[in-house]
Amino acid sequence: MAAALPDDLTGRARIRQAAFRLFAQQGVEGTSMRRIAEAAGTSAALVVHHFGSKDGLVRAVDAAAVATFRAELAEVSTTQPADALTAQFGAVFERVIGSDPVMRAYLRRALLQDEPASTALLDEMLAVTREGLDALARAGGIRADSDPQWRAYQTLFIALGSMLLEPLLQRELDGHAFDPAVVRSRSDANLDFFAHGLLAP
Amino acid sequence: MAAALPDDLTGRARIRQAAFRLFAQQGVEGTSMRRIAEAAGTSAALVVHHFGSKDGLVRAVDAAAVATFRAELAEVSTTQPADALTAQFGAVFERVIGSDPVMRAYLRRALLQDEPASTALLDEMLAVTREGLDALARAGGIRADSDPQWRAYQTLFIALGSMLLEPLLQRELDGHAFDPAVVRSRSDANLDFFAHGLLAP
DNA sequence: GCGAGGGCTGAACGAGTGTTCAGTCTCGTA
DNA sequence: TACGAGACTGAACACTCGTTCAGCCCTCGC
Repeated sequence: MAAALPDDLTGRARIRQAAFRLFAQQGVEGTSMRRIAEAAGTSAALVVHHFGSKDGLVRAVDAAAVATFRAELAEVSTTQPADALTAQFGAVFERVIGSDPVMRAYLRRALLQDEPASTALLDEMLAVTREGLDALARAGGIRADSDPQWRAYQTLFIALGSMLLEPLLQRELDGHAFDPAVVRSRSDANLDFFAHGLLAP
Repeated sequence: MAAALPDDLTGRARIRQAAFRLFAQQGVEGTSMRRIAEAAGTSAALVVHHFGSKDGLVRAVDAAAVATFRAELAEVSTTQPADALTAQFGAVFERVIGSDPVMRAYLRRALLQDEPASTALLDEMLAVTREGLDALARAGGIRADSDPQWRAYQTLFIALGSMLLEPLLQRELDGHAFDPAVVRSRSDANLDFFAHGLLAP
């Protein structure tokens, strides 16, 4: 999302980028058009000129963010062994969201609100999780007496938890909640939890 | 939180109650003083008269909500067998948050946005979870090779997941995500996941 | 009876909001 | 060279925001 330097971008792209960052930091309602324009080095009137209204800007930023997230997820998924459980769930997801704090903050806010763009994304995540688990179940990799309805949610909660409650984690871990080593340690623990649960046999 | 009828309450209480509901539904920034006053059947000036400012009202509502939630949680916890895993974690929590949609919406916003009032509450939840798990571990109830650092987060993610992602659940379950039977089914599945994980041995 | 005090009000204030508008500048094309 | 399209601007508009203020009403203690 932040590949090109701000100077290289068109006004339209600079505005969308600035809005993405500000929306993630202080929410849509807490960000004014003038503040966005200032951050993008332009005027508020240009924002309207390009996006029609603040609502249009929100939709554009949503769409761009979702597209970026989807692309990142697809890229990491395909560069991993496709049949590994790791590649399908928690670890990959941790790696995707671990790489960009702004994207994490944006997703956290988007998922909380019931916006159309984030709604579709979340539905998609659930569907992918469900399909992966069902395929694994057909291959005999999943306990036969596990609940087919809830296991997808459980997997999703574990995978998304560190993002949804990032403020808590950062507080407890002195801001290192998404350092690579920490992410790896958490992914390992999640896979272990996923495989065996927590209770002694 | 909604025990007394609105007519029975003082203006101050009516305002706090209306603000609690509106903050839960549309967030603090999305709720104006005039809208709160209208819902409470008074004037915006009275809100300032009683709470000093909008920020003062937010603090008062936060404090009242956290106190209510703590009281509910304590009550349910003590009326359950204290040594049962059920009483300590997911099932009790599901029952507490399952009873009040407004409280769920309020907590969801508060927890995800890292507001001061919720910060203490979340830290407390994590501490209680950690203590419970550690006690269980000392009694030999937990797999020795589980990760002591992450198991508390995993438990918390599972317990809070259905509240944090309630919009997703409600969409998938046609608004019945917190019907008693559904809550029971989910709690059972969570306990099973907690005990054995998902993967086949 | 009376004054004090608290609950309560409508009107107004200044600041900030999203949006509109007339107009300038800078291009690529005819 | 002239022209038209699009990027871009500052000023202004109508509106909402949180807050202030002077003053009303009612109840209580003296």
